[in-house]
Amino acid sequence: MLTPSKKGQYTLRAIYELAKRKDQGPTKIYDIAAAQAIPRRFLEVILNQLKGSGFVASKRGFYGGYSLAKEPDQITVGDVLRYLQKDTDVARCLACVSQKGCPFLDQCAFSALWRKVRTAVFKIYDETTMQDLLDTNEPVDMMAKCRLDERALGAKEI
Amino acid sequence: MLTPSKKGQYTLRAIYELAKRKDQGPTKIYDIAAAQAIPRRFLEVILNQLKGSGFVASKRGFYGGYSLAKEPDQITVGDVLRYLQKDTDVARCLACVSQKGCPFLDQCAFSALWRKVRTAVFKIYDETTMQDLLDTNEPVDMMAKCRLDERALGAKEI
DNA sequence: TTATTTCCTGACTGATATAGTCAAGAAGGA
DNA sequence: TCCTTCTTGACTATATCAGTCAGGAAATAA
Repeated sequence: MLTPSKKGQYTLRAIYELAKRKDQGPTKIYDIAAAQAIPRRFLEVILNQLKGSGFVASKRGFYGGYSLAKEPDQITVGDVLRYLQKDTDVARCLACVSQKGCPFLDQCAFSALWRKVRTAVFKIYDETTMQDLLDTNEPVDMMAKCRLDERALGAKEI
Repeated sequence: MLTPSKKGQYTLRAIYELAKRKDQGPTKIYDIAAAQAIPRRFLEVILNQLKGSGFVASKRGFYGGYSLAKEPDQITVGDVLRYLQKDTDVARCLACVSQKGCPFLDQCAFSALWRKVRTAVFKIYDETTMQDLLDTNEPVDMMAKCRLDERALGAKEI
């Protein structure tokens, strides 16, 4: 799981969106979903799983929604991905790319390679904060949003 | 597909095994399968797909089998993985980890990040030749083989 | 020539993980 | 009281991946 699944990417996008709106009070699930092109129902599940993470806070009712619980420069991509992985990592070779039951245990010819890759990838993830993503992307976000709105017109339900 | 699927790993292992036996004439599928703990029937499929790759050569009949068609230091992990990917990469954002149909096209906040990761990973893959794998792993291979043989006793069919 | 051994090929099946949906309820505000 | 929003868990769909099978073709041996 070095490369995030769709769910992982939705999670990152959702947090990114909250970072972008961090001074605007709670954001509704619907709005996050629309802004980041995430299926709304699915996003409900995702945000729910983020409960104990400390990245986000929620509030119910009329003025409810989600908001960021930390400063954007205090959340790295690595933090988020690690949180998502936390339950799925049982009884497997830490180096191996394969999920479980490696017949070579830690002696496989490739284990050093996988370890190297893993390290390199997480180094990048750990060096990237939400603030970094905001900084490098501010100028083009408007364009992205336009294109998104166009698409939203043809969509059934978000 | 930055991290190889099981099939991708089997492929690498098979080539690795051939590299190890490169001076012993053709090796039978069965023997490769046994040595590397790969399901035999599946390995047939895999080796078949390696046909046009130039990594391996095959020969039928009594003294038949597979052999390496290049020197081990002329085959990198990157070469192999790229060969396997060659047909699966249609119409998707080159940077994105997600499979297809990104609504953000090339403007997504994460695209630079994914690109970075992709580059870092393939740098490692491209720097690793089969010879490297042989060199770093020679001493422990015997042990791995022992453990494998133990397991083979309990196996139905290899 | 015949038998045996091996690779060759494509179609088929099954498992598993991922993606996504739904419905009913609880809390907060108007 | 009513409406809006999050909450929760169970449910379903789908796609990819992993693996199997059967029958044929080439190479060698006898």
